[in-house]
Amino acid sequence: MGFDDICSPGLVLGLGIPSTEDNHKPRKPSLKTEQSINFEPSLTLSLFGSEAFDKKSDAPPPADDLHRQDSAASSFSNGSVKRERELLSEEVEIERNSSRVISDEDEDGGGSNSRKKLRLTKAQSALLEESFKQHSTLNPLSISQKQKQDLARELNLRPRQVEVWFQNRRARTKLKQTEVDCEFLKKCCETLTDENRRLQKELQELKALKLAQQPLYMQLPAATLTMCPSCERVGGGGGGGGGGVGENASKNHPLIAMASKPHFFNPFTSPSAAC
DNA sequence: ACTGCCAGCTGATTTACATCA
DNA sequence: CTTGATGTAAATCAGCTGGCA
Repeated sequence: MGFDDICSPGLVLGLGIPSTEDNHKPRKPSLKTEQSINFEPSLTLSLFGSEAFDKKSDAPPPADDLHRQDSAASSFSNGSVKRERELLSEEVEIERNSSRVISDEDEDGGGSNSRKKLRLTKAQSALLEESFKQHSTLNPLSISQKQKQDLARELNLRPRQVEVWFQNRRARTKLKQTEVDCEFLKKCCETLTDENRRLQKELQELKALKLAQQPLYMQLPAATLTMCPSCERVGGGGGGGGGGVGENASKNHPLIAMASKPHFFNPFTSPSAAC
């Protein structure tokens, strides 16, 4: 039993890339289909044959829901007072933004250079969100620029700002998803550890039980009972101590050395309730 | 009620890399 | 094979805001 046997439990661990294909060619923008565009960045851990955590197949909710909660909890979170204030200031903001767009286009970030922070209005955010839900990547195959420009026009923003918004949105969605997945993996790890402990204990008990049922002479360690076919004598004895089973014996006779084998526990080869 | 600090959010920039014509 | 254009991810910066002592 090699390391691989222990460590190839049938777990699939993927980060940000759909699990099956294209793992070696993570990005291929121009070949993206609508389908490939729509996947949410994710880190997955699942057992082969298990559909319990197949994010690719039934993934949509987490990232979007997360974001909705996220944005609801951050940008628009603080109750009616804030909302009222936002509503009041929204129109002002729109005017501010649009005038900024015009002046920005004049001199592309130049002038006084006091990097004023643009704040998207609720309406702008909503429209961007809507668009993001449809395709988290502006489709580069055909209408990237057009899409961008249409959106920008609709939002009264510069195309570059739309582009940046999408970039940031993707990055932060991914980050969020990674955090969620990390939590999940931690829980998985804890569960597996617990189960491992439980099974180890069970094994010990079974061993003890088996030992108790054997006649006395059979209760000697297996290695000490190995019989040499040539001299027809039972080998071993005098091992003394846990690790000594093979040591002394094997010095005298090669056959005896292989008698005892460590019992590795592999939580993944047997059905597990962990995940 | 006001103030200063801090953490989190988010728009923007920079850099590196991949892909394609 | 090389090169320029284009698009994206990742890292980072920096302004803004809300919560809290």
